[in-house]
Amino acid sequence: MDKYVKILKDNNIKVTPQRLEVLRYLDDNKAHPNVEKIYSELKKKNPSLSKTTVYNTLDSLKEHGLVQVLTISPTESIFDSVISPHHHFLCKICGAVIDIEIECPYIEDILKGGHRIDEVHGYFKGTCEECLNKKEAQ
Amino acid sequence: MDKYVKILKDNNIKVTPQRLEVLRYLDDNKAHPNVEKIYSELKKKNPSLSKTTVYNTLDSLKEHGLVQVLTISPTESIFDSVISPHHHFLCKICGAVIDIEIECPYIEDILKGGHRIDEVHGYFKGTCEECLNKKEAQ
DNA sequence: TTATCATCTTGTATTAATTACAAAGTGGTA
DNA sequence: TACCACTTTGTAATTAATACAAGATGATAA
Repeated sequence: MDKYVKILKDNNIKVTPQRLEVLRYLDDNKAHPNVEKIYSELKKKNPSLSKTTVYNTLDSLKEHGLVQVLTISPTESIFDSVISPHHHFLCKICGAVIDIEIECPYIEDILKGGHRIDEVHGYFKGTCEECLNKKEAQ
Repeated sequence: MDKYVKILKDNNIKVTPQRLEVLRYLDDNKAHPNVEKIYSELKKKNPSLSKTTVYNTLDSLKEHGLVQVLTISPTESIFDSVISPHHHFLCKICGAVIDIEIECPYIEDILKGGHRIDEVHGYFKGTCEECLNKKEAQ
């Protein structure tokens, strides 16, 4: 059985071509796409694709814990199919979102508190190495 | 000299009644308001206040490091006049944003990396204690 | 104190991400 | 193969945020 068909079936999500394509896209593209990017790329192969379908599919995947939704950008949601705990850096110049491979060491302490924690997000914002170099070159 | 007048002058921000009121509101209200909340509260005393002015003022304060802008909510920016490093919890049921008094221990390591870090955000999302209790009571 | 000018405030219009919704289409099951 | 619930599509509506122009105001210098 196809890898992505299995993922959907294992999560009781009805299998449709659109969902398979979104899942495949996220798995193949770890560069933290936004909805517009996912939509415009998939529309190339399937011109009748609706943006609403992309939103609906991403909602389903999120509800089942198959994608993370990052709120690191103040203007749009960013999607990450890597579920393992890691943090992110946002370059405020070029907009790139870059993985930072660290994990919050306080999770155990916080889980002991009164709130129920479902998501942990570590965001760093600034200027990425590449943009710093470009600025120096000027 | 008034406390808020001094803050603005020290930061080379021209003193206006609107800016003083926004500054005072943020200092008096540590409950992490959004723009709508700040605007609607201040409009009570100053009915001619424009939302654009609130946006402009918050931008100035942010540029001068006098407020933090939190992107913990997927739909809107949240403002925090407490600049000291601390993290935040978002209740996905009631929308409350609650301070978590811990500080990222990795900052030194990350600052040694190639990117320039200007902001550090630690966000936890889930269900707050109060909403958990309400759910149990049902 | 007053004139001046740059800056600020206001209100409206616009942009852009997201959500709502209804009609047509499709996947899974009996 | 027929059925039904769910999905997809396209359009309309919502909402946060931004752009912009005209009028108002704060700081400075004469």
